[in-house]
Amino acid sequence: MSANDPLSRRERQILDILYAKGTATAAEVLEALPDPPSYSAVRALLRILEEKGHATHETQGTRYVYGPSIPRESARNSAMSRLVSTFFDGSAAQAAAALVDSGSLSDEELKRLSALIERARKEGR
Amino acid sequence: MSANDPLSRRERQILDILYAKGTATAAEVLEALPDPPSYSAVRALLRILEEKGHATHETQGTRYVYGPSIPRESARNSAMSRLVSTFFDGSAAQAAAALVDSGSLSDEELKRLSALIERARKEGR
DNA sequence: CTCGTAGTGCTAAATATTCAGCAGTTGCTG
DNA sequence: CAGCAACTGCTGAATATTTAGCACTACGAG
Repeated sequence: MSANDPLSRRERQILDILYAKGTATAAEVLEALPDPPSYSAVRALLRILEEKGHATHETQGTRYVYGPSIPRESARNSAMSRLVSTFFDGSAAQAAAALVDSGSLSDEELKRLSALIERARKEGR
Repeated sequence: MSANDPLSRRERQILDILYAKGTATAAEVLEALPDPPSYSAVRALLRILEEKGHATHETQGTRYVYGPSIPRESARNSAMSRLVSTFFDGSAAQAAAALVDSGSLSDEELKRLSALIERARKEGR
């Protein structure tokens, strides 16, 4: 049940939805799923995901609310590092540069990022 | 054959290897693969990937050298945006911040990134 | 209380994936 | 030219995934 054991296509899709939403019922997952299968198919997958240790559920009233069992932040880190290594030659700096270059950051955000960098440089030395 | 059609587990693994290496023979892919199957299994997968339009091959002497058919940069962008939306609430700024915070950037890299931000801010306004 | 709705667990079957083997081709070496 | 090595194409079968259906329970409304 480590972070990088191989999930099937659907399993990954569903887990990603859980990470994106934080928490979701079977019905919500179904709705968010591309090429949605039947409701019971989704439930079956959720059960499997739970069995494999990637998700948990809490019962809320009569129904189950699912969520990822590995903290979002660590899943995020490992996903990020996978991305960096497959698309940016392992260079986090290149990845950050690509984000900045993407033009999707507002001026305000750029300013904050800049400040963050300053801080990182001070700490780093 | 768009960027986000559903690849199976192995297909994804192999395609990622192609993106990471840029180009590879079946034998190289095999070597880079976790839980490696047989050589011919890898070749079969490569053929399927090609059929689906995700990879191409050039014949080099007697053997095939495979590479991704969608340019690395666009695959990278779409992978990045998927990551941002599933793990950073759609905020590229948060993602960039996480990279900076990860502490894996050298002082030199931080400096360059800072300069890049300056430029982006000027252009942006 | 009785019914209908909204859930769940479980399972068998359809479908997709993954695999290994075999036959054929090419090129090189002796 | 004969044999070997390194490939490829193809195919059928094992395995995994994905799916839908059915039986059951809890709860609220009439």
